[in-house]
Amino acid sequence: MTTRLNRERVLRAAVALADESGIDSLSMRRLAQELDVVPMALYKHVANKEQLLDGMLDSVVGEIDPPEPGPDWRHVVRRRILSARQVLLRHRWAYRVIESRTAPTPAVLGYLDSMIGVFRDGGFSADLTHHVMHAMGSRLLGFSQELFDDSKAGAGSAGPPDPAVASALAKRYPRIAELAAAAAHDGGSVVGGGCDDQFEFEFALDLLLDGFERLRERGWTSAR
Amino acid sequence: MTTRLNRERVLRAAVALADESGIDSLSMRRLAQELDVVPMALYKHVANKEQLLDGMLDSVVGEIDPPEPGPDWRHVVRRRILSARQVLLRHRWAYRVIESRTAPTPAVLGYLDSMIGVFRDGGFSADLTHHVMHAMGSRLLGFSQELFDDSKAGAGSAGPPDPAVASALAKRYPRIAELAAAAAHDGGSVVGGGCDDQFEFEFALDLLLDGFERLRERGWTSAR
DNA sequence: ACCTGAACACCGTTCAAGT
DNA sequence: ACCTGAACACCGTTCAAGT
Repeated sequence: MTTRLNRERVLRAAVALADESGIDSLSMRRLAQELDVVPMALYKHVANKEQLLDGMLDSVVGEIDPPEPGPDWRHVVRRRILSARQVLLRHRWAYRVIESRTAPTPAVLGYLDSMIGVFRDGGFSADLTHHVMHAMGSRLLGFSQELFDDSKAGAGSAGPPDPAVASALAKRYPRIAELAAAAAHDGGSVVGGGCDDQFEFEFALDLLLDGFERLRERGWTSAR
Repeated sequence: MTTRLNRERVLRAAVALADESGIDSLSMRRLAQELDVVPMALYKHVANKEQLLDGMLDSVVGEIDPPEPGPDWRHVVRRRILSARQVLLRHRWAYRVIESRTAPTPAVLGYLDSMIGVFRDGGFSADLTHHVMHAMGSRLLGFSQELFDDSKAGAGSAGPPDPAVASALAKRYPRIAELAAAAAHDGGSVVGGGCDDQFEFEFALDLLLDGFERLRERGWTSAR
């Protein structure tokens, strides 16, 4: 005789299932099976699949460290965003769910609210903070979508998968090939697989934060 | 008696269907119905749904203006990205498809290759260009994902939907309320609905381009 | 060479019924 | 109050068959 079902247990199982098997494997039916219950039993604890995903998302956002207050807004923001990034890396399905949501969940709103607070307390006008938040977009939650996903590209411990294919690609896309070669020289190993995601994320993040600080210093206004 | 089916006709119908009814309405069965054909007829012209989406994406990317060469890399990049943005606004489903793709399609590769060329010809090292491309991410194709979608939020011609709800939200998320109020003052109209997407996009784009130029001038290297 | 029909293994969700 | 069973209206895709 198993414990009674409740919302908590449903959400926990859903997160675990998504962590293990990916978000595509998360169906109401599969989740019910995981909980040794008939599909319709779930609907007493969660209105529908959308609400299930909202709940999962709130639980993930709840894992992000609260902001550690400090005199340097830049440091506080940077630290918290990198913490969010760690959380999102633990739950690789989460960013897809965030993107698919039509309205922000309470936890996301709370996160954004406190992030706005850091900028405002750091001397940013409401106007500038508004545009800054937009400019950050999903980066606020620690992710940014790339156009190619390195994780799948030419990874593996061996060299380039097929020299013939590689050289054909290089002929057709010479500029990409040049970049891939440059990336392989320092640090990286394989074409396309030689990117350090953490480095790229921080590069863009710091570029933006630097830009924000410059605008703040000069008292920038949108003046619309 | 209708014209014979072919890949071209299938892709065109798929794009039209997604434009009209949204990407969620695009099923193989529904598309077949639109073409007055049995579902399985599609599979002679397209291997599966994944390949259908790839084809649709390539057709959309093909609508983006080629780069208009010029002496100023910044202007060339900016112009082309804003053109891409217009295309993506015409096909609002496209960004979701891009995000869902596991490997870049030929058209996207070609687009990226030529974009890299603009930076390289503008005096950027391969190293810097590499990081710059990562920092741009999906913004290269004219979109960026926001955490809240203004299009759905509190839009409409009337004022805030419900004052009681609005003030409860303001109490719970005071910083967000402050920003919304500030946004409503200049230009915007309603809480959450007062954001000018085009302005926000260009704000972030220019901030990044400025940052890139500064790094280029000082001969920045990742020095890994 | 191209299109069809029937079938398989899935979905989310409703509704009426059980305990 | 909570769980169940059967059903509905969908999916993408296979396989063998038609023309």
